[in-house]
Amino acid sequence: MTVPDKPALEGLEAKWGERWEADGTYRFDRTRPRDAIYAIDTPPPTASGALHVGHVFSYTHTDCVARYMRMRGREVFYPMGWDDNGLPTERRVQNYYGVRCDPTLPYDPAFEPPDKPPKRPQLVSRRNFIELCETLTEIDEQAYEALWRSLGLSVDWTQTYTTIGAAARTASQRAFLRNLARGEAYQQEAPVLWDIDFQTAVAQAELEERELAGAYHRVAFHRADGEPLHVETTRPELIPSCVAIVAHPEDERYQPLFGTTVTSPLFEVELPVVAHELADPEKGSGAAMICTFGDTTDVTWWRELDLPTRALVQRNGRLQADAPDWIATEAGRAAYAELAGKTAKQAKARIAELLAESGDLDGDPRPITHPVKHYEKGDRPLEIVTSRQWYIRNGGRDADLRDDLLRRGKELQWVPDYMQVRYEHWVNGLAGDWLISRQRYYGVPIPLWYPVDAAGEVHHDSPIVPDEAALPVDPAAEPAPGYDESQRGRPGGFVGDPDIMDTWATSSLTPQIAAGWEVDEDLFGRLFPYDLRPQGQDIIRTWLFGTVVRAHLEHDSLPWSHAAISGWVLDPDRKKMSKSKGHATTPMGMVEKFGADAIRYWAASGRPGADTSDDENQMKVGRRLAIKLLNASRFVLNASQDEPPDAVAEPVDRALLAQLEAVVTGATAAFEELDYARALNLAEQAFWAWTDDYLELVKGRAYGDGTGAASAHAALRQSLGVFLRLFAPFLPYVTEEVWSWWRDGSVHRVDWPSSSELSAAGDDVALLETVGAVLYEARRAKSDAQVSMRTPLAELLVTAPAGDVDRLRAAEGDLLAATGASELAITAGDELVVRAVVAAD
RNA sequence: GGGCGCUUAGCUCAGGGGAAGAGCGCUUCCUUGACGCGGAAGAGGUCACAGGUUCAAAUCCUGUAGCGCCCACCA
Repeated sequence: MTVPDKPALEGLEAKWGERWEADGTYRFDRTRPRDAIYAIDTPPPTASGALHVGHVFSYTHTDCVARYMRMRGREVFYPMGWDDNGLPTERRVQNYYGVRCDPTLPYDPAFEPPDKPPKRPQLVSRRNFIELCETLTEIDEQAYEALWRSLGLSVDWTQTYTTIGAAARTASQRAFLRNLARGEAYQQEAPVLWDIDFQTAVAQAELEERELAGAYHRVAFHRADGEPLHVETTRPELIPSCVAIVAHPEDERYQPLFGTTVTSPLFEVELPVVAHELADPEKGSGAAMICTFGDTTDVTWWRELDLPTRALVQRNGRLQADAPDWIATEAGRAAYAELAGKTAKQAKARIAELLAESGDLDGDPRPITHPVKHYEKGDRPLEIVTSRQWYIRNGGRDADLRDDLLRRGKELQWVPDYMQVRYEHWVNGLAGDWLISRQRYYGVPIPLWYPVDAAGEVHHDSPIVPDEAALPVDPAAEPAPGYDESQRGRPGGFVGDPDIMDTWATSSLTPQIAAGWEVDEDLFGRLFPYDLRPQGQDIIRTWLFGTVVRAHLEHDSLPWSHAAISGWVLDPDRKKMSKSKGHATTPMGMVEKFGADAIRYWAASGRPGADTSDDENQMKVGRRLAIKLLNASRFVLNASQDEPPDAVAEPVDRALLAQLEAVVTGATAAFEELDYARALNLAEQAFWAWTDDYLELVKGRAYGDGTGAASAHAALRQSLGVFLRLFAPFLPYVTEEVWSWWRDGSVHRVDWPSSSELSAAGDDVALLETVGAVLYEARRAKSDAQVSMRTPLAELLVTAPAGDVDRLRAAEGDLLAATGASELAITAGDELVVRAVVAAD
C-alpha cells in the first residue's frame, strides 16, 4: 500500500484514462444475458462544430447512472455515436472549405480543398463534397472523443457508430424499405414547407416560429356591384396567387356574398367568396384571401374547399418570370410584369406602390410583428411549394396509430415524469405525416429507382426496390437492379431517386444501429428494447418521438423502458446556451482548470430535468470535495490498519456505521429512480459530517492501541470504503486513485455498497447527532474566545435528557479527547444544554 | 392564444403539512500532527403576490405576476 505524502488531483485524468483503456474497465461483455445488461441509447452529438458545456452537463448525468448500474452488477452497454449526417455537416463543410456542391459536375479524384475558403465558393461534385464531409467530421469526432475521455465518460470506445456510416445507411434504408413494404412509407405530390436557401423540403418537427416585422395592407377586392370587399393581408405580393376569399360561415357581414364572386385588384382575376370556420371574424376585416400558398391555413382551405392551385413563388423564392394563364386581362398581365422575377420581399414593396396608385390600398400599411415559420437552421421565412415527397406514417393523419403512439408514451417511464406531457402535446398536435425526403446531398439516399417508359415518362408510382442484401445503395451512383448504368435517364430505362432522407429518419434508429439490428441478431436480442434513452427536452418531438415511431412500426415495442430528459445549461442572462453564440469557457478549458471530477460534480448537482446555470462556484466546490476526499483518505489509511469487520465494538463507531447504512439505503433508492443528484447530495452531506465530526472524535483513539483503537480502525476503513464507492459514479478519478492506494482492481467494477456489509452497525443513529451537538458547542466556545481549536476546554458541562445521558457516557472518552476537556460533567434535564468554557488566562 | 416548468439568504440551489436549509460570497477568528487547493464560528430570509383548505401552509387548492421552454392558424 502506498499513500502519497501530498496527494493531488493533477494528472489523474491522464493516468486513469490510460489505465482504464488498457484494462478494458468499461468494455461491454456481450455474453451476459439480457436481464444482466443495462443498455443505454446514447445521444450521438452532432459532429459539426464543438461540444459545449450543455453537452458536458447531460452526458455526465448519463455516465453517473451508467457507473451506478455497473456497480450494481449490470453489464452496461454504453456506446457512443456521432451524428455526422445531414445539413449541419453540409453547412459546416461549405463554410470551412468554401465550397458548394454541384451534382452535375463529374467526380475529380485529385481534388484538394483550397487552403483557405475563397471569396466565391468553389463548385465541387457530389462525391467530392461527400468526401469533404467525411474528412471534416472525422476531425471533429476525434476532438469529441478526447473531451469525453478526459471527462471520464465510461463509454465502451469499441462500440461507436456514425449516422452516415455504412451500418447506419444500411439500417436506415432497410427500415425505410420495410416501412414501404408495409405501406407505412408513401409518396405524395403535395404542398410542403420549403426553405428557399437550402432548397429543400422541411418537416413539421424542424419548424420554429420567429417574430418578424410585417405590415397589414388593407386591400380592396371588387364586388360585382362596384363596392369594395376589404381584406387585410401581410402578403400582398400573393394577390396574383389568390384563389378565393374566405369568411366565417356565421359572419353576417359576409353571408350575403357567399356564392358570389369578386375580382382581385390589379390582376382582375375572378374569385369566389367561400365560407370556412377557420376564418376568424376578429382578425382584420374578417375576410381573408386564400392563396396557394401563403401559409399552412391556406393549405387546409385549399384541400378542404377543393380550390385550384395557382402557385407563383418558385423554389428559389422568386415569383415566376412569365405571367400565368389565369391572369387574362392586359392590365392584369402588365401589373404582373412589374412583379415577375422579384423576391417575395421586393414584390411586396412594389405591389404596395401599385395598389396605392390604383386606389386599392386603403390607408397606409399598418406595421405589426407576427410569428413567421422558419426552418430551425435557416435564415429566411419558409415558402410553401408543391412537390413530390416521401412520408412515413406517424399518426398525424391516422387516429388509430396516433392512439397507439400515445399509449407508448404512457408506457414509457419518464424522468422527470412531467416530461410525458410534452410528448402527448406533440403527438396530439401533429398536422400530418412525417416528411422524410430532403433535396440535399449529404445523407442516406432514398433507396429507390423509378422506371422510365418508352415515351420518356418517369413512373414514380412503381418504384424499383433493391434487395436488402444489397444495402446500402446509392441510386444516384448505382443502376437499378436489372438495369445497366447506360440506361439511366433513357426511355425504357430508369432514374434514381435524387433525394436523401432527413437526418432524423436515420437517427430515429440509433437503438437498432448500435445493437446490430438484422446484422448481429444475438447482440440485438440482448439489448433491445434498451433500458435508457437520455436526451434533451428540445428533441422530444424529433428524436424521441421518431424513435418511438420506428420501434413501434418495426418491432411493435417501445425502443427503451426509460427516458431521462435533461435540462438546459443557462447563460448568466438565463438564456438557453447554444454553441452558435460562442462561449469563452470551452469544456476542455474547464476540465483543465478545475479537473474532471469537479466539472462532473457541478453537472451531477443539477437535478434531472432541471435547468442549471454555468456556475464556476459549483465547480470549485466539487474540486474542494475531491481534494478533501484525497486528504481524508490519506489520514484514514495512515492512521489505521486492516481489522476484521466485527472489530467495530465502540458505540460511537457502531453509530457511525448505522448512519452510513441509512445513507446507502437513501442513495440507492435515489439512483434507482435515476435521481443521481439526490444520491450525490446524500453522500456529500454524510461525508462532510464524517470528516468534521467523526474523524475528529476518533482521531485520539485511533492513534492509540487496544480494542478501542481496533474498533476505530475497522470503522474508519469500512466507512472510507463505503464513501469511495458512493462517490465513484460522480468522482471517478479521485475515487479510483484512492482505491488504488489500498485495494486491487478498479473501484468502478466493485459492488455498490449495501447495508448487509455493515454488519457491526448499531441501531442508535441519534448518538452521533447528540455527540455532534456537544462538539459544535465546544468549537463555538473556542471560536468566540478566538483561540485555536486545539486549546483544551477548561470545563465541559452538559445538561441532557435521559436518553442522551447514556449516549454521552458511551462517547465520553472520544469527547474528552476531541475537546481537550479533562472531565465531562452531565446532569439530567429536559433538553440538551451544553456549557463549554475555555480557560481564562 | 394554449400547455409545462420555475420563482426559497447577495449568488447558485436543496427541501415539500409540524420551530426556514446547504454551498459560495461576506464578517470575525484559528498559523496548520489528514487537509492553507485548509479549519472554526457569525451575520443574513414576509419561502414572488393575493385569496382559500387546515389545529398548523414555504409545502395542498384557486387565481395573479415575472422568467424559461414547448405548442398554435404567417389573413
